[in-house]
Amino acid sequence: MNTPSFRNWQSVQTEVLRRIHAREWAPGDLIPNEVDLALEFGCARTTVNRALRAVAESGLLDRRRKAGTRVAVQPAAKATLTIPVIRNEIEELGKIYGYRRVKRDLTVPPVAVSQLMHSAGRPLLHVCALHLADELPYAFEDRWIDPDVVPGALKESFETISANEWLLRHAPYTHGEIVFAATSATRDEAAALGCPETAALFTIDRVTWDGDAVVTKVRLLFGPGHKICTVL
Amino acid sequence: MNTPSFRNWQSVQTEVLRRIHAREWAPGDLIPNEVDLALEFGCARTTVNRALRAVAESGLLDRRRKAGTRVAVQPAAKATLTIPVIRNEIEELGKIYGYRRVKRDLTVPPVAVSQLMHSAGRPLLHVCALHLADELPYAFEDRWIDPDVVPGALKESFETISANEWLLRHAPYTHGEIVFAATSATRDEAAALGCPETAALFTIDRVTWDGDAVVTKVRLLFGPGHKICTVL
DNA sequence: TGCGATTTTATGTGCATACATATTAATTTT
DNA sequence: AAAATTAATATGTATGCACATAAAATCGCA
Repeated sequence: MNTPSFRNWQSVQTEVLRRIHAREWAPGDLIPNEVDLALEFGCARTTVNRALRAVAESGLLDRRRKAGTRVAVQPAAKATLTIPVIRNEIEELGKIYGYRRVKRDLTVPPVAVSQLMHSAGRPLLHVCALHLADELPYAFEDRWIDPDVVPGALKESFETISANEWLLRHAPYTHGEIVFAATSATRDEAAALGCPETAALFTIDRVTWDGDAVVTKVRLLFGPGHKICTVL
Repeated sequence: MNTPSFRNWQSVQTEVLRRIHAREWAPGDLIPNEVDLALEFGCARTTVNRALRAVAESGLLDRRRKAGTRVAVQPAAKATLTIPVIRNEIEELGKIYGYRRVKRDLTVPPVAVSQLMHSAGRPLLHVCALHLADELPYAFEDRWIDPDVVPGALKESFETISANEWLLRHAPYTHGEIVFAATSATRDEAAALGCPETAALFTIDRVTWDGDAVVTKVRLLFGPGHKICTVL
């Protein structure tokens, strides 16, 4: 009945998680070191290491060299959100994706945007569009693109392909930033999304960089009722 | 000038990311296999594997046995949100954390809750509280706890310690679910948070399970202007 | 006693090797 | 020609070993 033999890192991970959840290893506890665990589980230290690393990545364990591994006291839940391209998001709901370009201008942006994108007085490409699910408004996209950083964008009308998808395919980038928030719909936004004014909208603000240069800044406004789910 | 020598997996990862971002390996492209890359980078296959695995986890690479590794066409951005305990969140902002319990009842919950928590007619512990940052309302917590699953909760008044923290320390759980959304403040919520009625509130709904049993269900309402940030 | 230098220790990582597994490609059989 | 079998191949992972690194614990000396 002994030696259940944990031969692969997944089963070690499962056992470690079990012990944590069952409070056999309580929050704050120092757990045995890798060598001892390897001995107990009957596998190599590498295998234990792999498992513990995985659990630590999920935030349930704190590991420090020499100090050892302990169960996190307040495991700041790490939720991994996958933010798909809107088309995919809609199609995965089993709905028909629709796209309508609302605006495409080369204009000098408001100060907040020009400051963020380091465009001092220079005109940027402003593209607004509506994403539809089964003909109904799903999300409103308000985007600024720097033509100096993405020259090809000037040749594109964005009438049939969303800037969302076009940029993914054509604009290199190095990193980005995402901000989630809730905002009240302005009159224009309410009109575009077909919802009452001051409705609570879920918004995603995203800035994408290529080195020092800001490639694009986009605000996505989702209609009332929109949810983003994830498991722990 | 050759052989920049990539001796550790992080530097291999950096180089791989560079190639992807620079479009040397374009979206959809099949990249060289691990053995070849190891040869090129002058390191062991294990090292390349570790690097590619890490990049694949971030969603930028698709890997399949025998089929090889290719650059993701539409890299559904994976944003890892760390949702800290509210106290920590506030203290990390450099503000003073405050806590005020608003309610603690053992009552039969509304249908939606009783259904979710499988409590058919049975009373559950209902705890409402306000989290303050520098004396100002920061978030409103509306929580239901199943006393059959967490017996200890009945003895706790939650007057000085938030259910948030108490449960983390005392209630084992196996998994959970998080939903983000934007909702309009009801009159009560607006009053509690000190914001105008129908203000857009960022909400986090969380359900925590221990095996089949629902441990707790909580709704967190954040005041206007609340943001959740993450990098890509 | 106080404090800097040294040792100890647990994790972090690299490497060579072997084998496992999934999947495609090729080959043989029907 | 279609189906079933077999081979080839890229990734997945286990193992033993060595050494790196961070940080705690200890020692030594003033």
